[in-house]
Amino acid sequence: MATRRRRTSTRIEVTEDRGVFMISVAAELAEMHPQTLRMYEARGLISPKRSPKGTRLYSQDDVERLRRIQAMTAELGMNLAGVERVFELERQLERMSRRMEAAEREAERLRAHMEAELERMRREGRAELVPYRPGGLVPAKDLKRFRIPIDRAG
Amino acid sequence: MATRRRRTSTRIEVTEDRGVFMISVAAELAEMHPQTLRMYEARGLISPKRSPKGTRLYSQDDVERLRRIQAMTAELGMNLAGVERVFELERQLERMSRRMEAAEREAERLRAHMEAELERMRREGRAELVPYRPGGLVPAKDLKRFRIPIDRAG
DNA sequence: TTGCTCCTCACGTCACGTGAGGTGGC
DNA sequence: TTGCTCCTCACGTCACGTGAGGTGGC
Repeated sequence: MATRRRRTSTRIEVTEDRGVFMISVAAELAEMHPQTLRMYEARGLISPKRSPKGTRLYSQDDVERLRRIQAMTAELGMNLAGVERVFELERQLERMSRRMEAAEREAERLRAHMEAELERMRREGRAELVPYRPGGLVPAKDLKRFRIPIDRAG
Repeated sequence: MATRRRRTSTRIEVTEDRGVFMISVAAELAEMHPQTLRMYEARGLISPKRSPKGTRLYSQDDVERLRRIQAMTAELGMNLAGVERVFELERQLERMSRRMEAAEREAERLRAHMEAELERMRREGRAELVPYRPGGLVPAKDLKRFRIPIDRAG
């Protein structure tokens, strides 16, 4: 879970994974029957926090998740087994997407270094491959430790 | 659908998307009731070819798809709405995965060119950035048209 | 005729949602 | 006491699978 923060007026700071809603409130926010929320928990689809007395406490993220389940079951007509599987696949997509973004950032950095180095060599009229930091060239042998994807962007 | 080919002994060449099985055979291969196959078609989950007389003809790919549906419904307990959604997400994953592979291949190509060019400059003792093809350097201004992701590969 | 195909209709089963019913602590 | 919480049990509904029943062409 993320730890994004949100300020409500100037008084209270609430992280979105903090349990704040009791079941009746969470159910209303998600437009579900409270009993349905208990059922989803029994199925392992949602895991609200508990107060010391045992009362379920749902977070913003929990409510968001409930709404996503609601969309899949009510609008698409999916059953809970399908919802579970979709959550798994979405995690995969998320992970892959993040890898791709990280790769693109890293590549842009390297590309800039290479460009800078070529520019330097052009200027100096002499090709030296001494380490040059920061922002220097990576020695060719180390380069082999990278796989460098390129994406023609527009 | 792919157009992979398979040779059976030396006589017949069958593409995997060619309709070859009538419904009773396809149903047996997929371990399903024939009526279930008709139902899936009505739901748009599968689209077998038809003979001129109207008889359904299922391909290898169709049977494979039926087996995947069977796994999702029988083993995971998913309903058909969930199966549809999972197919969509898997298409997305597939596409993203292909993009990633293509990007990595393209990057490796560029990396090799850059390395070769650096080597050339080092050897000639002089930095020239004249176009040098094939396998030559991309002029810096054109380079900006690329986004070059890097992935630290083990 | 037999065994397949096509189709539609109907029924049994099961998952899911929800209500009831009884408990306990602010 | 009221209104919430907790829990379990049970019922209604609906999707799905499958069987029946009737047709038609190798």
